Amino acid sequence: MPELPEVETVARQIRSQFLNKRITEVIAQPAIIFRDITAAQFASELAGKKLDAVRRYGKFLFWQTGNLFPMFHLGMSGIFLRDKKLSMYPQHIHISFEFEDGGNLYFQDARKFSKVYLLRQEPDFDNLGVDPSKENFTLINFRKLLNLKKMNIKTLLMDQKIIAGIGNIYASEILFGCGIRPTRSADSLSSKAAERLFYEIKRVLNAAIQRFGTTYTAYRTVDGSAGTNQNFLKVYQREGEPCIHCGRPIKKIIQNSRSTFYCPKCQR
DNA sequence: TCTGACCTGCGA
DNA sequence: TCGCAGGTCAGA
Repeated sequence: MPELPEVETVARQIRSQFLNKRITEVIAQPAIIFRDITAAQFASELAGKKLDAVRRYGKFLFWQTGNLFPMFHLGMSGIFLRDKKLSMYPQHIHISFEFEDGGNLYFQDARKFSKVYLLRQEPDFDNLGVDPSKENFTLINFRKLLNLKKMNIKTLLMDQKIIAGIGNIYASEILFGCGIRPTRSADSLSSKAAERLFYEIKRVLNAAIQRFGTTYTAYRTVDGSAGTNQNFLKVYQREGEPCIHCGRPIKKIIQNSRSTFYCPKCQR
């Protein structure tokens, strides 16, 4: 599921529905998604703990349960569902959490690209770049960061060590929104273009959060419903369709083995 | 820096 | 049947 708006949506929903509730039972199926811990250990250590906090950094979701910090990266298709019956792929449910009030939360991932950790201390995310929803994502810092990088701007936006949270859909949408061609070198952007990009990152991500994320394939909210941001995408998966501004067909190229969509006239 | 591998499901 | 999909990572 995975970009910042989807993970933020999930964090908010888990927080509103399960915060401060005790986890009475955890059932975890052995799967490659568990990192540095077995499924059985994960389940036994979390049973009986209270969900004290639900937070997000970049694409990582992490909880605080007493002195333990379960952390999840949702990969391409990891989703949390509060009701198993809503699941399209019940065979791929890897973890079941039962809470004291009888509510259930399930973690499911058909493709098994997700990663699940159980940390002994709060994660610091020192290895990740700035999260664009946090206070330290400032225009001054962003300009400095661009000036240092010769890589193309789309690759930079998606590099989690530089900016944490942007993935393939939002990278294309952000660059379209501020009229910057995805192949441009980051250090070639004018001060003004950098400023447009900075504010467009915030605008696109915030709008997507308000719409509960983008459901393109697997992603669902915790209630099992689709997000709605896919109805507002301007370029992603719209190859050949007319640009909403100039009418020219949207172009698709491959960058770093990932699809990029842009308007050749509006984005320079 | 680039490519392939990791997985499964879906649509052309 | 094949190619592609909101992501990462190791290895060339």
